[in-house]
Amino acid sequence: MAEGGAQGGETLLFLTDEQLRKGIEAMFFAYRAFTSDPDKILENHSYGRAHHRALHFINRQPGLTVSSLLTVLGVTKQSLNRVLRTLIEDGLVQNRVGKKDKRERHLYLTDIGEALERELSEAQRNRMRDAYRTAGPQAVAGFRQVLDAMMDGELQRQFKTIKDAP
Amino acid sequence: MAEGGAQGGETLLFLTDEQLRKGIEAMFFAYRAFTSDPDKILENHSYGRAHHRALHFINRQPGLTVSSLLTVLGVTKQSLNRVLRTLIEDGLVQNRVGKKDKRERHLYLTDIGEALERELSEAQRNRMRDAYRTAGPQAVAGFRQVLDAMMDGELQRQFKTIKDAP
DNA sequence: AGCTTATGTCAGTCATGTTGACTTTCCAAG
DNA sequence: CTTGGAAAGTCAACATGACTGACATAAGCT
Repeated sequence: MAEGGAQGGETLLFLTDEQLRKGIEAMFFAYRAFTSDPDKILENHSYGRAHHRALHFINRQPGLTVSSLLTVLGVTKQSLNRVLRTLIEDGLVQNRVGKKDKRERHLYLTDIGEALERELSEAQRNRMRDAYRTAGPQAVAGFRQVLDAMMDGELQRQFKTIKDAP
Repeated sequence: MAEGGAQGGETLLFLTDEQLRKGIEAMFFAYRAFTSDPDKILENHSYGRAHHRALHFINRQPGLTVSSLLTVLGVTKQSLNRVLRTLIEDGLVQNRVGKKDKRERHLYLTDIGEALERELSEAQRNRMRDAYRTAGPQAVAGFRQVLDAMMDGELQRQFKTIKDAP
């Protein structure tokens, strides 16, 4: 530690308002960049970001129910339904009646659904990979730690469910 | 280094598709949490996220011109204008004619504009501070490195302008 | 049989983005 | 000094993706 001053064992300069504001701006700009590549692709298919999100989570958890997807996405069923309906009509998503509980609908990607999901996520992973490679493994670990800490308890629980999904 | 295998000096396990997908999801959930606190406050004032963004950047760079703000926000002038008009009408933002170039309008926050900006950014900074504190300075450095690397060249330049602003 | 849950739908509203066209004001170069 | 272009503002129309509220159907549960 090269700092003097009244702090404890570690310097707390990373907690100044100025540093926090810079972090806030970095989140804004990075998130915009992060969504820009899929957005370009989606335009060609006349879909929106909402479709991407649905495809993403159905791909992550094939067979998840509509209500689970609602919870994960944090939107109303009316909002999701519009998106889901077009995806099903266009044959990207399949809707199977639950075996145990026949009220439930389990969602799966079809082959063309998977193809689009792959195209979208590939663009996004490419950017993420470049960023990870540039920053290095140590930085990536920190990145993940901060993001995890940024979600409140509710979100962390949801996220964990997905992380641990089969 | 404890790893064997065919990688170079460092293990590349942090670049697997699975790790990248987890990073993508973390960005999604963290960003949603990140915007949730200001969003709640904005509801009470019948403003939206777009108003928050305008207030934020005007606060960061008092006197910036409309076209600079347009560039930073990356939206059309028609879209910004609707937001800016209400903010000016409501007396949160002031619009001064440029001294050198009278075509330009320089934007400033009024006292009540500053008050709202402070309220919004305080909520956001609180979350960011908690996350930073939880994760620690090392992690924060990594977080910033990854975010910076995630923006493309265009964005990094814009961001730098703001970082270096007086 | 009756209550609840899961899903789906219709209708209306709102916030925020877009494009295109046009005006006013003003700077700057010919 | 005129003219072309830049900065700002506005009107109109439209798309997306949120929201609320109301309602319908099917199926599970008590």
